[in-house]
Amino acid sequence: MARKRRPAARPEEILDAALAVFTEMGFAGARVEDIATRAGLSKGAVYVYFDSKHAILTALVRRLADRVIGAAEALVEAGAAVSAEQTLRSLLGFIAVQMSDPKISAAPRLVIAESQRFPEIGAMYRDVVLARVRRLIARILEKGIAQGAFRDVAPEVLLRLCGGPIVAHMFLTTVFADPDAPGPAPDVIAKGIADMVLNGLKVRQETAT
Amino acid sequence: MARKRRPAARPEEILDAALAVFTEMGFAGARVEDIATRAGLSKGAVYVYFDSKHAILTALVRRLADRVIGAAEALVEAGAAVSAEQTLRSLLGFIAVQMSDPKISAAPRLVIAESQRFPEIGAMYRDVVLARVRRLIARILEKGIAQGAFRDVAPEVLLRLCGGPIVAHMFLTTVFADPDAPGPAPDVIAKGIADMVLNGLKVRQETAT
DNA sequence: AATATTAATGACTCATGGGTCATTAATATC
DNA sequence: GATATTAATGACCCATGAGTCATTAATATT
Repeated sequence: MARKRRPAARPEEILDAALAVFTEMGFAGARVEDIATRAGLSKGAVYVYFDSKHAILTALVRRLADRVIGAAEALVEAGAAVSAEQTLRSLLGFIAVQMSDPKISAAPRLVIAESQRFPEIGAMYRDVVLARVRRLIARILEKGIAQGAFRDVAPEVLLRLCGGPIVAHMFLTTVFADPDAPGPAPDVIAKGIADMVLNGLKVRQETAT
Repeated sequence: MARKRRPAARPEEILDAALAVFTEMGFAGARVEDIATRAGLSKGAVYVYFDSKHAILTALVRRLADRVIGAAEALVEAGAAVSAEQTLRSLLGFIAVQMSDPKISAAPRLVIAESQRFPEIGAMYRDVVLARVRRLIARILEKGIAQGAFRDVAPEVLLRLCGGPIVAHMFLTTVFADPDAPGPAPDVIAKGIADMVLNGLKVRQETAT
């Protein structure tokens, strides 16, 4: 076989290939050789760069999550000027749109699937990703309460109320997708969720601040 | 080996054993022999009652989901007399408590984990379980709107807003549980979620119906 | 008691795929 | 151009575990 020597580029290429293969076949269904072939390498070469199949998964999840969370943090940072409500709306919209991309939602899906067998990966996701999400939510909430715009709810509740619907939407459009009944577009859902998170379900006389 | 012949009881026993083993090791990590041993049988006997490892999983998920959904339907049925808000609160509380039991949340977790490789199981869950949840939510919503108590939101949005936080809570207390920082109790979370789903996050002058 | 039926066994087959390593080919160094 | 270094190969090993099936033991039937 023809050989190329480009060590610097390899890890990224392998992770790209791994994302594609994992997304198609799931972690258990993916063969390391599939990943290697897709990356234009032999199986042995993969083991030059990663210790095990799981090390590939871990690195992949880290990379995927880091990108999205980094962007989300920048977005909240940039929202320092505007109202807490507006920041929360943009954040929800951003995450909802991101998570509607199967290439990106693959990360949490893989983590959830594999953490049964390998709890470390669940712990890693919690410490690396969820901790940062918690911080974002807490910051927006504090600001909103300080401004008198938000009720004083527990951050853990708000985390579940904001993250949950997005995760639910992600599952409903990937794992539980019905080819015959396509669901609503992500931005429509994002707006619907944001409206409800902010205004609630009950009918009221509009006398908000 | 000593042998007992009790064909009628076997399938249930195998499913009980399968739940325990799947919960501990995940689907891929579980061996059919583990399940057999736990059920007090040999591996061969399992194949008398189930065609494959996957058939066991499918039957198990069906059974688990059916119980919970059946109870939820009864609860909504019983709530015909009370207000839509009250029915929604009971339903959220019931599901949240149920889903905080790892033996029960194992069903959706397994489905999500395996449907990457075996899309049929995702489709089954959608058609058998989620369809019924959709119907419950739609019924409560219609009633609430008819009574003038609820805003006229899309059922798909309400489904995500009610189901999502519960699912999120379930993941946060199973897959992403932090042994050092135990989360809030399920009923506390359920109430917090219900309050927010109904009232929203924004501060308002209380002038509700 | 003899015979038929079927629940249950457990040793077996066989495909699979993760991981290894001696070898080879491409680059770097002198 | 010779030598050293290391990226990459691919044949190989080996544990694993799903599923099979001839056999055996427990009940049912006569």
